[in-house]
Amino acid sequence: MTTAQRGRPGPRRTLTAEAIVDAALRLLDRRGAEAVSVRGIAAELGVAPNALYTYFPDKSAVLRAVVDRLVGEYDPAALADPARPWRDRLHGLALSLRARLLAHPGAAGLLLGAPMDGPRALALGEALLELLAGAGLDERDAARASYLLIVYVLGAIALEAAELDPALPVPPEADRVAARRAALDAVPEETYPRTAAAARTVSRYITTEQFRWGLDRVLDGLAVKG
Amino acid sequence: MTTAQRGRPGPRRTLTAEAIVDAALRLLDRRGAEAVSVRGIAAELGVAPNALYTYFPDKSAVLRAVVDRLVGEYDPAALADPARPWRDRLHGLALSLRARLLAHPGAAGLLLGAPMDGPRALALGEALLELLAGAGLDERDAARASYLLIVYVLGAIALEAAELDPALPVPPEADRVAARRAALDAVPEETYPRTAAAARTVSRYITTEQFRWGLDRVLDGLAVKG
DNA sequence: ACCTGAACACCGTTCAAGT
DNA sequence: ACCTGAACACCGTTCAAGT
Repeated sequence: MTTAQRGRPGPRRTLTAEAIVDAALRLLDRRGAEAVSVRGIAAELGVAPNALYTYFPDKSAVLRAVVDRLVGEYDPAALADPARPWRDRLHGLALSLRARLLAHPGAAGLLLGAPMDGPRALALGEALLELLAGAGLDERDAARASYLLIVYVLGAIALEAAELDPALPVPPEADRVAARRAALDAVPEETYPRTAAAARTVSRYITTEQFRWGLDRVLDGLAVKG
Repeated sequence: MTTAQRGRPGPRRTLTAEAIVDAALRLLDRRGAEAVSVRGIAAELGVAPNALYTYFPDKSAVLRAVVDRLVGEYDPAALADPARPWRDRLHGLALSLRARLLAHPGAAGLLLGAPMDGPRALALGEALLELLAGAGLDERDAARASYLLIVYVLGAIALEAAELDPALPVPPEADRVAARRAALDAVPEETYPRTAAAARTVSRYITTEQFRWGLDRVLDGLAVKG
């Protein structure tokens, strides 16, 4: 599109879709998901609320654009290096996606709320399919495997993000583990003995290590190809 | 709405937490997530909006109770039968959970939005841990495996629900497949060749079969135990 | 084409009051 | 204890108008 607004007097051109997404993400990080209102974004940009409707049809389109922006923030180097084994590259992709999304817990909560059909989400899916094809999977298996991997990675991120306060900076991993263990400790032992026991045994629950472990189980399952 | 205008003047006792969750779920099914307002639920119950605050501290607590109600709707028989192999029982659990949650797409969208700490979610986690222990996993592996399974099952359900119109009855699977394929067909082939190709090869994308396939890959990975 | 002010039809939540 | 009416401080979106 990008209508070249040559020297004409007319409109002001103070906004761009990009700037709106930026402002929404800033608000999301600073004050959490429910602070992200059309009016709040507009105030952040110093414009009237309805100015946004020139660039997006409605609020949910803004939120989808925010998600797409973040989904595009994986490390491309993780995919490109042909010297690395395919499992390593998938690890790199998944871990960089998780790291970048968990840095914005408010946005991570939006991940599975709407279909991801933005350009960056499509590019990610395409890259994933290419990687799996390179790993030797045929078209059908690659499609299935990519869907499974997306489910795992996004599900894990969303589940982790749900436990974070979206208005606070993400606490260090040790604190998150401690919080999780405290929550498990609070579970009544008579009613849920095994759940309560998990507080004692699982020392690294909901962490990078659990994420990697799960990813490896999924990749093992894919290699087996049953 | 059965207003119990019974004799005594005192408190009316026209509501229960249960009735509020019922009303919220009805609204969710009929008109989608964004129609579920405190005022809407109250109107559904024939009561003033602020009456709900006697039973729930805020709106999000009502929504969490709705999610917990649905999470409790798995088939207990799927778990109980000791004659069935453990993989079969896990399949039964996952499939019944998926079927029941996808019947309420509006609610499924709330699944990963908040931590699931309701009593039914705890009971489900406990049942899952028990099942995995029965399958021979030690405490640590059972905890990790249960987390992985929860991520997969809830992630898959949420991702599927995101593509459904929450205000409409869930369409038959064939229609959902057709819609998915049409979406893939619309992807520009020059930019995303492999994604576009998926429209031709994946005939059962996003269906019960894909769900089962993914579940089997995950279970394969767990059996391998890396 | 792009932005504004004003308005419409809503929200969630609080509070004092009635029973 | 339970529910109400009224009010507060918000929403998303639309519309006519100005440039």
